[in-house]
Amino acid sequence: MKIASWNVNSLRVRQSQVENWLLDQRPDVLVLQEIKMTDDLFPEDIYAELGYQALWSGQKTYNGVAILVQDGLMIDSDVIKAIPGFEDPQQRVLAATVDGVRIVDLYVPNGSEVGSEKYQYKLDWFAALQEWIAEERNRHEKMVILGDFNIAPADADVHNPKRWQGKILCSDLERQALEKLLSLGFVDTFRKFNTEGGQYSWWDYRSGGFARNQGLRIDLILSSLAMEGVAQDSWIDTEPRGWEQPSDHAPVIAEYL
DNA sequence: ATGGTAGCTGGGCTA
Repeated sequence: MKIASWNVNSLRVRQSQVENWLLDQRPDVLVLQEIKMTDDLFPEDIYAELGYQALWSGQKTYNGVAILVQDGLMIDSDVIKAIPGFEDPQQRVLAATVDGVRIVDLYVPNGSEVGSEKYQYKLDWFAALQEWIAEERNRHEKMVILGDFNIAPADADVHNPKRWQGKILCSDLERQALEKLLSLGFVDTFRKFNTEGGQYSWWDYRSGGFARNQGLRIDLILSSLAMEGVAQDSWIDTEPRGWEQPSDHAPVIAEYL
């Protein structure tokens, strides 16, 4: 099973890129973030023609997530579109069980700036996520939580750790929240297969970050221990970041037996 | 250095 995640930063703008990437990579599952469209505009028919079933949870202008699943793979009925019990108008969560694997697509809040209201929202959101995932973990041995986490797990995931120290995406409280989530029994799948630094999934549009590989690894694929046991490889496909009019994120991929 | 770019929208917010 090949599972991937891509923050597309507007599905309308990136539509043809997503189609081309799907045809090239043929993942079993592709989860998207920041589709930035209302539900009625989601191009379900285009994906059906490419052989993918789709689930989506959109909103106007911001956020929005989707899951694409190859035809033939069974999607169970337990689809969840929000963190249970957490009041939130922002569409950042989509969960479904695909072929017996619990898939959780996340667009974690950015947080804007340490100490800001949006930072507190990010921490509150992540605390609610923690509670919910703990319950999900009790129901599902096979789980993959993936998406834009907006947290660089360690300094090895940051091009300039000194400049980013304590800043948003790298602060202690954010990293501790991620560690706590991992302690439920998940591993950072990319790091199981890659130990070198300098490998990133996001590069700021500003100041030519991609050309200089000044990025952060903030798009993650967390595998439950049962899935880690069958993980074969994980990598970041930096090619689409170099395409014309790219998303600021690259797709991340994990392969399982 | 508090900019720089991109997307949505139609001025300002978010990232």
